[in-house]
Amino acid sequence: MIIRLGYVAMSVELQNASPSQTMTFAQFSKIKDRDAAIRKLERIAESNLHNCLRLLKHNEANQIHFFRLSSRLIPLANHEELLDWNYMKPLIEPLKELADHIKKHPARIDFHPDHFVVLNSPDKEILKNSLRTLVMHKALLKGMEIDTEHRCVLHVGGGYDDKEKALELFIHNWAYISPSIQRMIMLENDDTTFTVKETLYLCEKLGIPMVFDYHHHLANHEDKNWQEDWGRVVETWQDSRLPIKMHISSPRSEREFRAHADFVDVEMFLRFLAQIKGTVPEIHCMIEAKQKDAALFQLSRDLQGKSGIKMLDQSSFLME
DNA sequence: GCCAGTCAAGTCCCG
DNA sequence: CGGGACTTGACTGGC
Repeated sequence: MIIRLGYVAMSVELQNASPSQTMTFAQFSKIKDRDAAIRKLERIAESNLHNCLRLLKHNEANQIHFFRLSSRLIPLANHEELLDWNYMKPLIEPLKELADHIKKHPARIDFHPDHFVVLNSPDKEILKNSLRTLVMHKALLKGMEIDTEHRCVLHVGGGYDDKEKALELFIHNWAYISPSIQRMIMLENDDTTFTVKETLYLCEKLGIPMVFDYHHHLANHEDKNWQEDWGRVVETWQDSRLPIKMHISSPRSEREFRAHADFVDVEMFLRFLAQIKGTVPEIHCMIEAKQKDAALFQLSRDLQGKSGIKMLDQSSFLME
């Protein structure tokens, strides 16, 4: 079984390379010349994409081939007051640069739109805004010439005091979503509302790959035993061209259990791997730790020399 | 230079 | 029903 590690959005090693620089609407509104304000937004977005390229080069140099892009690349994209702004136009060139780099140095690259994207909302406006955000993600992927299939991880959404009804609402809304957007999506169990079993229910019914988050499962489950559902999780990836992926992180402390720790506990990770050994040929593990790429390097070092683990490169291992 | 507060977006919890 | 917490990183304003 091949294990590949990835990390999220930004580097703690690379200086001044934020892909999430921003401008708030309040700041935007303070600038009297609206065109000048929009040009400023565009410069920020271009700088964010430029930093993405630097991050991909950094990843390449360090043999990391799995990465989640920031979902805050374009400040105020999809804001109500800026719907007339064609934010993609000045980004064609920088996106092409990214496309060229990715073509030369293939890597699994995806997104995790943040929790304002809620597909099971009973409010039509919220659903509409969510879909607009997903359309933006699709345009970014297209610009980078990345196959859009299974590139956006989402949570199920709100519980609305009745989780069963909330799940049915997801199915109801799903029918209004275009097939190309549907195919971009993966669903993840969350740490407060929807458990592995509930997320699986949707994934199986709608043909969506499920991203298993082990930390979330420990924080939120009706049945702690995840092993009996693991086969079902694997099955949701049957029709995907991509290997199964999961999220891995450690609790910051017993008291702040849901918060993410700086690094990943290697012993916990190994215990997990031992239990899924042989169930899939390859698994991609997204490390969600405060120390970002430094946490990946740390885990990579910690894995070296463990029995049954063979290092293939900085971020890839073979488990025998 | 440091620290607290603010920010597009949504949901949940409390009073 | 209204307001604050939650959450994340970036950035601003006050000292």
